[in-house]
Formats: sequence, C-alpha cells, structure tokens
Amino acid sequence: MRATDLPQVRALELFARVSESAFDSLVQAAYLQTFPAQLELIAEGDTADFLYVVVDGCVELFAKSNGRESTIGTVHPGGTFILAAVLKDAVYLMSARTAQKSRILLIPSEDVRTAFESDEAFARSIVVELARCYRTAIKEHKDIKLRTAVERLANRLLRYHQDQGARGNVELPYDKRLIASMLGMTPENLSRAFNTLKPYGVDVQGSCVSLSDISSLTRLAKPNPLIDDRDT
Amino acid sequence: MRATDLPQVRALELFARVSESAFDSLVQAAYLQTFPAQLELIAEGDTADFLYVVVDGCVELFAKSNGRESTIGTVHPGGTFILAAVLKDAVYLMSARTAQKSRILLIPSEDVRTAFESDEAFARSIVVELARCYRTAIKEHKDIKLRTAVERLANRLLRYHQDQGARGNVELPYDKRLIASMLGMTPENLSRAFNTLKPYGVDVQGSCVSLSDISSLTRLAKPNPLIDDRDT
DNA sequence: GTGAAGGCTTGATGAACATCAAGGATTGAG
DNA sequence: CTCAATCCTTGATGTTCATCAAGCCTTCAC
Repeated sequence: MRATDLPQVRALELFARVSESAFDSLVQAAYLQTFPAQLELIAEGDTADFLYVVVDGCVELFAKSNGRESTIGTVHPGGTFILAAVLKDAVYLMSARTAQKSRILLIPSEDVRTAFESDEAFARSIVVELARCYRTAIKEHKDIKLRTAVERLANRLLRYHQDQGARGNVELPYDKRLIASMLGMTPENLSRAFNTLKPYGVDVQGSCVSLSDISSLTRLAKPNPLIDDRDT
Repeated sequence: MRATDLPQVRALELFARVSESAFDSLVQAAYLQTFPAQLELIAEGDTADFLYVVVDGCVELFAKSNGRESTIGTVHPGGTFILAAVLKDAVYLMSARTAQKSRILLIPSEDVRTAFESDEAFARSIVVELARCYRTAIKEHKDIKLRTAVERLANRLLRYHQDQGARGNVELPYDKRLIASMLGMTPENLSRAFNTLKPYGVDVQGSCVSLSDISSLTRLAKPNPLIDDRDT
C-alpha cells in the first residue's frame, strides 16, 4: 500500500482507537485496490483469505442457489464484508461484486485474527461492526417475512428520502434491477409496485422519484424503527 | 444462583476458557431460572438489560409488525440470544418466548460488557458466538429468498433427519404451527406442503414423519451446504 | 446519424401462497 | 368416559407474485 493512501485508511472507524503497532501490522500486508464496477470480488464457498473493507464506492452482496440469485445487502464506505467468515476461518456464505467503481482494502485473514487477539481497541471495533452486521441482517429478515413487496418498497423509499435530506424527491441509489433484488422481487414486479404507489404520491422518472404525499405514503408503509432505523 | 447450579453453567462452551475471576464476577449477579413453556421472556423494543443463555429447554425468537408475526429462529442449550443488543447497549430487535419449559441464565448486560473487556477468552467466545448467530441469520435469509415453501420444508426435514441419526423417520421437534412460522408460511400451507411431499416418500402421522425415499426427497430439496449446514 | 444492446415497462397468464370457513383429530380436565 | 379446547387439516376462493413475451426507451459504439 502506498504511503499516500494511509491517512484515508487510518481514518476509518474500524481503526479509530487501534494502536500504531497493531495498525502497522494490519496494513503492512494489506492491499488497497481500485476495482471497476460489476467485478466479482469473491464467490460464496471460497475460503476466507481476506477481510474486505470498503473505502470508496459500493459493493453488492448476493447469493445463489438452484439457479436463482438474490441480493442480500450492500456495503458502503467504512463497512466491511465477510467479517464473520474471517473470524471463524470458514468459507464465505455470500458472493460480492462491486456495484460501482470502488476502492477496497483487503487485509489477510490471519492478520485480522492476530490483531484481534493483540489489540483491545481493534477487538472492540470488530465486535461493534459484527453486531451491526448481525442486526442489519435481522432487520432485513423481518422486512422480508413481515411485509409485502409494496410495503417494502414504500419503506425503502422513505428511508432514501430521509438519507437524502427529506426534500420531497429521491434519487434511486442503485439500478432498479438491484433494488428489486434487494427487496426480494423481480424487476417486473418492482415496476408494478411503483405503479401501485402512484396514488400515494409516488412518481418515477428514470432514477428520480418524487414523493408528493409523504404522509399518505407513510400511512401505507407503516414504518417500524425496529426494521427501518439504521443505527438502533 | 445456587452453588449446585454452578457446574452446569461453568460447563457451557461460552465460559470454557474464561478465568475464574471473570467467571465469578459474571455469575455473581446472574440469575439461573426455570420458566414454564410459552412464557414471553422479552419483547422487541425493550432495552437490553440482560444477556440470556439457554441452559436447558428451547426458546423461540420472533418479531411482529403490522399485526403480523413471524418466528426468526430458535435457541438451544449452549446458545445465547440478544447478544448483539447487549454488546451495542441497544434495544432488542426480537421478542423471545420459551418453546418448552426451560432453564435460562440471565447475566446483567453491564457485567457482560465488563467481562468482555477484561477477559480475553470470554471476548473470543463472545465473538465466535456472535459470528455463529450472524451466519445462521444469513443462511435463514438465503433460505427464504432463494427457495419455495415446499423446498424449505423438504430441506428442513432432511436436516432433522440428519440430526436424529438418519433412521428413515423424523420426530418433529416443534409444533407444526411453529415450524410453519419458522419456514415463513401459514399452518394451512404447511399441511398442504406435507401433502405435496407425499410422492417423495414423506408420510406424516402427528409429530412423526417417515421418510421412505430419501434420495428422491433430496433431489427435490437440492440441499446446499451454504444454507443448510449448521457449522460451516 | 444508425444500429445494437441492455435496462425498463406492460400485458397476459399461471404458480405460489394467504385467507376464510368448516370439520376432524388430539389432548387434557373433570 | 365425556366434554371442551386446541391444534391440525381440507376445501373454496382470492391475492400476491413470478414467468413469458413483446415492445419501448435510453445509451453507446461506430
């Protein structure tokens, strides 16, 4: 890794209170690489050789079975993926591909486990991150099991709306194909779900969605902090 | 906690390599209690006052939203629940009720966090357990998103079959109502799914299921170790 | 520009699953 | 044993969602 890249890596929450020596041995054998969009980084079933940390861009986690494929989630700057597999020294349960051009830090698994044992602060960061991943997964699971497709879309729109400053319109952060897969439906059905939401003030123009009746959309969505809030 | 209970608690994997002093301070303020079946232990949204460890019996984790309810998973002896909420000092995302009469250890959250910081071995056990919980959740999520209801049932039957020694029949470990909810379907549909599996050698008699054509059932189920194996 | 490719939408149809209503089977209390 | 309660099953029906097929629309290479 080049010396000029170090500050950006050091600034990641994951390394916030880590000692100099532990940080040095973590990044010493690590790679910071830029990948183009749509590149498959890992495949489910592979052994966990590296921990991946997203520095810039966005990564999609997905899984296949029986010829079907589904998106499990996305990872943003500061987030890690495949952490549990690295800690357990097990195989990956998910595949990952870049959703956009992305800068990603790869740390050899062995070094992660070593630093985990030797550095208190790193261990604590790892646990906090793992707990966050777990709770995110549980929320996703509740979303899928307790809501219909239209409700999931409505709540996701409200979330993006909040994220983007609640200005009455939303820029979809991903392809519709990817959004559909995250929400557990087909692209065709996402299209129809948008139509279903038209009477609730939802108008789609390409990747820009205007929300002209938030209160009515909210009544339909019935958002639940124990599913939709990101950091509870 | 009574002195006679200590050995059984000490023997839990979670405490395996924990120092005497850390163990003592963990159990010092802990409760070991026996609860009857169908008792609600915690409700989603509550603040995480205790870590729960199942010593005997079985606990169901479930969640509600919009008047709907769904089972997220079950916890067996040696397993914990609500670990992530305790570590993050956040609210519970799931409710829990005993599925059977159960003995459960309650450790005050504060003590868990203290022991986590002071005892290496406990910290490691916690991380391993949390990683296991996470991976279990991901597998459940893949199960739901990538399979039909009948496929989920077929794979679950094969799992129970393995667990119970592969003798060609299976004793259902829970009520059908609970199994249906775990598999993300209604009790009516579970009944029909069992009928769908009849041509594959599946015969149900109350809580006893005979599997007379494992290979044909396996062909239908298409089991996937990255979904169905418990400890990969 | 023009053509091709890929993403998105729409319609028609069918499969998967939920809901409602009723009846049968078990279980447990008295 | 008998009754009531609960759980489970079955049938009829309707909703939700996927699939297939076609067409549109944007984008990009040439």
